[in-house]
Amino acid sequence: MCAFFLLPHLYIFTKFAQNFVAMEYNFSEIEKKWQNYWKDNSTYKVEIDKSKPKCYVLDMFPYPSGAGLHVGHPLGYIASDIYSRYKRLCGFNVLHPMGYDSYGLPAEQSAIQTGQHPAVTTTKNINRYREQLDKIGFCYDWSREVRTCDPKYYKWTQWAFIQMFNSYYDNDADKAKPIAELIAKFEKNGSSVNAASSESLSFTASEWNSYHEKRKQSILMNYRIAYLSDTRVNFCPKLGCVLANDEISEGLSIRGGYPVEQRVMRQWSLRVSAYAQRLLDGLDHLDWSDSLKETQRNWIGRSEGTEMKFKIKGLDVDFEIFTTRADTIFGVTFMVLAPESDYVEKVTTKEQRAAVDEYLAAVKRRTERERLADRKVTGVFSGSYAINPLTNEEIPIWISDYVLSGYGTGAIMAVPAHDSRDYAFAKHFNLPIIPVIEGCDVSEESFDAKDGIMTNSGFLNGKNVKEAIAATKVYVKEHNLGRVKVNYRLRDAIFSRQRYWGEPFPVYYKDGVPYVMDEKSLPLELPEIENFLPTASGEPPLGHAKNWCTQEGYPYELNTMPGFAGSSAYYLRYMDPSNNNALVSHEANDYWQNVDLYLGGTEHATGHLIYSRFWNKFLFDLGVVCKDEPFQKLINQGMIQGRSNFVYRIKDTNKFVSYNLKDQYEVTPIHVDVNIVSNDVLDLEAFKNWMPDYKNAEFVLEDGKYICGWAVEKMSKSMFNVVNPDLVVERYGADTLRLYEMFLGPLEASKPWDTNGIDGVHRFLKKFWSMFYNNDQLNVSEDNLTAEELKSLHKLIKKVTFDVENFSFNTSVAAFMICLNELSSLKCNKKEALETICILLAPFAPHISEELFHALGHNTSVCDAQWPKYDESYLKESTKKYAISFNGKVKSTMELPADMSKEDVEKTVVSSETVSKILAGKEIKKIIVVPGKIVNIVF
RNA sequence: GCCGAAGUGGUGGAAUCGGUAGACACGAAGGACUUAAAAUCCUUUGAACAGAAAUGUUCGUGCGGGUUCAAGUCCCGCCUUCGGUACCA
Repeated sequence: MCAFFLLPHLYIFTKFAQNFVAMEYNFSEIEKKWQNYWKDNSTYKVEIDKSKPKCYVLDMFPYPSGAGLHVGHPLGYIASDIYSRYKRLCGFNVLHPMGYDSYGLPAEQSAIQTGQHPAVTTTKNINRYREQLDKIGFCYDWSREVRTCDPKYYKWTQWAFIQMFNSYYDNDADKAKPIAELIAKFEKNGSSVNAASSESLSFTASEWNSYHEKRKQSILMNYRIAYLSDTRVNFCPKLGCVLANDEISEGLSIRGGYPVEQRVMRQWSLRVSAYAQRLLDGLDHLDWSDSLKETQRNWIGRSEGTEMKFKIKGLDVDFEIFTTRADTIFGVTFMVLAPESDYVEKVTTKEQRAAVDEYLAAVKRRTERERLADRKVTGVFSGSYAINPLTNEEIPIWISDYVLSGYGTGAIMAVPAHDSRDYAFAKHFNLPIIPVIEGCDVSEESFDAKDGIMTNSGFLNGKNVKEAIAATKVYVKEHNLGRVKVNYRLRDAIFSRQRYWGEPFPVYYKDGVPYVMDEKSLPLELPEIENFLPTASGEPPLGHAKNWCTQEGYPYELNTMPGFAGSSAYYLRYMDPSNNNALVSHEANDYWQNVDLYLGGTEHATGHLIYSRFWNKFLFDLGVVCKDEPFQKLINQGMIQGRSNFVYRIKDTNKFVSYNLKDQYEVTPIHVDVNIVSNDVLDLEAFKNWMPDYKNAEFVLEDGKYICGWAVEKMSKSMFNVVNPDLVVERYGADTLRLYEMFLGPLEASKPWDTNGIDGVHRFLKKFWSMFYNNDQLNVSEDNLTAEELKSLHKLIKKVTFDVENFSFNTSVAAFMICLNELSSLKCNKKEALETICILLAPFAPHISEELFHALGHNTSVCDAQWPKYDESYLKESTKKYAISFNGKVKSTMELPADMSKEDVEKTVVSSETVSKILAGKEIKKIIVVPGKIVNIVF
């Protein structure tokens, strides 16, 4: 009996406790619940729906590295997720896919080191990425996932290559056309075609028709958009492979420290340069930042200039130079050839041979980047002289690595008086400097400016620079000394890699001549091999593959494609990911068109973003896609930098001194794992367990705490400053992570990750939750909103709408906080307001919004609600607070009617007591009234 | 070197069109509640000087100049940091 009486008490107590716990903001339960709900209901699956306008929001897909995601990765994903959810709430049919750029060097390096197959590593990494991404609650339609290493995907990468191989660029039509059309032209008219080519060839129709197959193929190679040619690479003989500039430091490979040299190799290239002008023009219509457009413009580097022929004294060769400053031709005092120039052989005299060879050997050891970055002046005299075509003067020909073979003609006319690099060279080798612009002083430095009046310049004297350039062009043309030419800095893309983990080329060799495979037999799958190193004979890893040849026994290409191959058209594949008959169907492409918003880092500005545009334009020429630009709007999210923490070890001890006391000792700063530091306070026990060395560490504390120092550095394992998003999600929830990443600062700025502020946004979410629940009960009022509440709410709607449209997510989070602060001080728990905020907050914090939206009685997802509209009439202010300033300094404020005229404001202010007090009888010289804002009185 | 971006309190940042610099948040200090802790709530918080206080004065947006009634914002010249620089992705 006794027990029976006691039970109800106990029951009530536990029931109460349970409810109390359940009704607290239990993010982990809520997030799991709604992630499952979205999955079960395919909430984020999207299909073509012609009744709705489309919106395509794309993230740059990640390379799944072994380190997993750190908190920097999701920054852009969260921003694009917010935008996607916002557009959906506004009634758009939103395509928001995700996939993996899964071919690449790290997986291959890891295979070499650990023996684990890159496919295994990659799959493992992808699964890890997916697990991490899923926890953050993104609205990706995963049914559209693509992986660049999947044969079903790279079939279309190979297909595109075949199209490029089978196309040439018609300069008259300004588009790519089938190579068959070019052949027809050759058969009819010979080489007189206006087509993009590696070198200009000359043959008649009958000559063409008489050529053998092999010769014809070699000529066609000169025109194909995907073509084979000799290119210069950084080769490391010891590693047996080509290295990126990044993999080399001071002439040695970073891996192993072996010597690297410049070597010529026969490689596939893509004729991106044919598209240079279109890539430039296309920028005008894109909604990209000016700085990014500027970067691309500089990269493409269009310059209009003159190509001029110089004769060489005593030799029957003349060579061409390119210059944008034809006007300075009378100031030429020497010529410079790039060390790689074909002319070097021809102009080097016997006497200079040894010196030139020595110089060339030294240059071979330096990468292009080192050559450009280095200010040291080096060079060697070739022994020959060129003849200035205008003055007939003899000028020495030098060889120097500040001239690059890849740009222009690989030879320059040096005008030391008016070019700083030529000037440095002339000073160093004591060559003459002749100024050709009136009144300039070249005793200390060159005069590079393009203005002034010409002097020392024969028929150009008295003209200004602009006129002189034009006059020289005319002269050069008339005297057959050269031609006017547009030059681009943009080079063709080298498309071969001597690696395993990449797309195989759909190419086989017959009698040494490359042929592409039949499209129907695609994909050509990457063969299994066991050794990922180059073969003993120096061939790429695919040389190890067994039976790597066609059925007829013709060997396949041993190179594979580079990283950018798979990432150049992936955005098209998302539109129609499982289509086995086309890269993308016309129907899907017609509907989705191109990407409305593309989000990614600036590091892709000149790589991926040029290649993708090129690739898309090529497909546009083929009629495969309907838009000639892939990414209409582009936003670069900033880098998340690491915030490292330091402990200070007293010299020769195992004793660590707190930050503010460290100056009293001789200390060494040591990186400490940021995950055992909270608000810069070190967890002493965790530190002792962190590494065996610190097990017996002693501490000198301040106020009982160990305070760590800090610094902003790159986020990396070696700095112990990597923060994993999973840990943040576990501790605070995905909604807090999302909100905090946005609150951290402007999307486009790079900023350090600092967990210190995360409590603020977490408190905000708890506060929002507590506005719905009072103890264990949902406590929401049905009352109408007051004018003040309406104003606060509509201010929020207006601000968030504006901010999301402008990708200013940090300020929209602040706006939410302001609104909640206002409503809670008004003790507002009215449904009308809370429901609206739920919808506004849903793109930012989808889980809590979904939970509370349902708590308010809805049984459909908040994702399908309608974005609220603000009503300007609630926002009207009857009065305005004017700042009253004197000579620009604000001294007081005044509350005046909002609709008061400028004149009345002036009158009221001038006649006011405060103003006359401050003026103290001084005379007013001028009054400026800015309506609604400020009055400035000048005295 | 070249190209691009950025520098604002102890910290992250706000100021959207040249118009009250420091919104919002963190941290810190003090207080309330609690046996205590956590959580929550309240107050203060750019610096210097003066004042018992209300408050006032001056300085202040990397540095040096300039334009303007008015500059974090525009112009010129520097410094520092970050990204790219063509095979890392």
